Amino acid sequence: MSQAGAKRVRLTERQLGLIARALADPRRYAILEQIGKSRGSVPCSALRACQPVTAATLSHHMKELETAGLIRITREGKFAHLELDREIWHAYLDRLSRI
Amino acid sequence: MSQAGAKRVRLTERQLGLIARALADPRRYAILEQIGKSRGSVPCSALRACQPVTAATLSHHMKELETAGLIRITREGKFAHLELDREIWHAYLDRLSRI
DNA sequence: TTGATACTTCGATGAATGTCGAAGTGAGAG
DNA sequence: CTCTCACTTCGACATTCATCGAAGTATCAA
Repeated sequence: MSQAGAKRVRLTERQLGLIARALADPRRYAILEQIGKSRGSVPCSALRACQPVTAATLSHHMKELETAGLIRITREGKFAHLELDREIWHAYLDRLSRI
Repeated sequence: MSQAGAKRVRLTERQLGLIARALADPRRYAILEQIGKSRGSVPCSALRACQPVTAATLSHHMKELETAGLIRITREGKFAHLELDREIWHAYLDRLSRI
């Protein structure tokens, strides 16, 4: 189940909880799905275009996903770009698969 | 990632959400972990012995896990036995791994 | 039948959370 | 400098939710 050559990332209990809670909200799940579909990073504006929430709410969800460690956010000027942290993501799947 | 010969179970969006929310609570995660550790079914009393919650709270969590489809509960006389539904569990992991 | 055991259901409560509008910040165009 | 654009922070609100005690149900032993 753990893929060959994958770096081992150790998730703390705290991070495990943050990730699980982050995924529990359908909106956040949808956002993560959209980010994950892209091979690289997704501009925040692309999320705004697809997700029917205000900028304030979107910003809130972005922070939750970032705090959980699921995404990285890079800022260039006015813009923000979001990228899935696939290492963390795989670590989470790996952990779940041991249940 | 999907294991050879695994039966395909289709998770509805609704069930996906129920599972994610079920996992979001650390207590429920711990309960599921304990159930998963056992190859077969776990008596409810074993959970009571390990989880520091009242019977009322435990009963509530059991129902949530069952509603999400993650566990099956069989009742014999006074006792209840809980078992992880590994088919659903793998379907969930499979779905997540596609992100 | 009486009592004990094993859960379940109900009602209440305090805490967490998703959402928004409004105001704030900072970058860049003109 | 001024205005706009892209996002963030703040404060508020309604809803959800984990938890408990108390009362209920059902099983089983004595």
